Amino acid sequence: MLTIGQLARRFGLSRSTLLYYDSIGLLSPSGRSGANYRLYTEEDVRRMERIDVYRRAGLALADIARVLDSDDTPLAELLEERLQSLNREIGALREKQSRIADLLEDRAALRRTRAMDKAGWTAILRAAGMSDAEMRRWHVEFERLAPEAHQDFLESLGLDAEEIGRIRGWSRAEGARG
Amino acid sequence: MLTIGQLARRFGLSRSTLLYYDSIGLLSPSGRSGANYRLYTEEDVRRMERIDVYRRAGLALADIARVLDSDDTPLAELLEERLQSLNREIGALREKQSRIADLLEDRAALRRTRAMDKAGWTAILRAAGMSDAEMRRWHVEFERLAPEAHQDFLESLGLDAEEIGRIRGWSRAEGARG
DNA sequence: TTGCTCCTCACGTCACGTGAGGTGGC
DNA sequence: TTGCTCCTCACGTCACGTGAGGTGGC
Repeated sequence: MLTIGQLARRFGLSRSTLLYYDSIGLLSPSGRSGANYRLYTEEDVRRMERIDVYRRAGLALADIARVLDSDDTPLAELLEERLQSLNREIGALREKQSRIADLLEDRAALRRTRAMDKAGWTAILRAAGMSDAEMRRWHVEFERLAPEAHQDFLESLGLDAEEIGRIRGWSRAEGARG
Repeated sequence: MLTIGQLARRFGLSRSTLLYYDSIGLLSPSGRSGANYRLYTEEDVRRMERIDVYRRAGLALADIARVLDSDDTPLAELLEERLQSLNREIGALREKQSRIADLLEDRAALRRTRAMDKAGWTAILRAAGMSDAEMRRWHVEFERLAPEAHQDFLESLGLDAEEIGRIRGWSRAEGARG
């Protein structure tokens, strides 16, 4: 039997978080002490463990409740959808970073973002001794082994849709011939 | 003189957004019509244009107001801080994606994330004909030309801090010798 | 008269954080 | 008695979205 503070510490959460989970019915303690303290049982702890897993995956608390309380909730679908929405959110944040970089017009600041641009990337490959032919082969293999990651990678370099289409196009064509 | 609906359409915003900006004093129309309609002047539109720039960069509305209304607000500092906090937010979202990928234990799903892992990356480089020695040179140049992006790149492959430290360590050492 | 745009409250959102004022246990 | 943990409201957060109930212009 754990008090609310003990349970909070065990999961690295605040007490107000657990009070909130109780208020919305996501995790209510199974018992109360004489002084009306919330008492969490081992079973409550196991429920909290499951909540924690999905919380870290970024599911909404309402969805977590559905997953825990009804057997026929399509968990995989929920997770795949969240994966997509996380991609969109990351894209939106990257867009904001790019706007800030524009405003700063500052190469030093650009280096502190997560973004590499095309010029920087090819400079590194070339400095490492990679030839143009080897770079083309590299695109071909990237396209063959991980086409969606290839798309994402090219987007991350800030290329427009047309150029990405061209690169992936000849990558597939050379891959088919090879 | 634009009405609130016209101004909203011009900036692709909703009317309630502009009502909210008026209510917090961020953008109040300079005039009212006989029927008490809000009327936005050309000067109001120019203010809205500046708001829009900073909004797209992800600044908080309170910060935007400070930038517009006081001359001595350190804009560059605000932008740099926001760049950092965006990095942290993106990192947190990536962490959630990684948790979901764990839960799905599904390679197909992993390919739909933005993440490449170490094995996938080296497989592509090797398939493109890159030797071990060339891969080492590539790390050396990456470290020399863009050390922070190198760190981010290694993190994005899911390597732990120790392995990243090792790789960057010998990259710097070989770079110094070369 | 009909549709459209506008007006002003007021309340909801999501996952908590922060008091305020008070009680129980060592 | 002192500190600590606990309790229950109630309100704040951030940037809006959504009615409800009503008015003005073509």
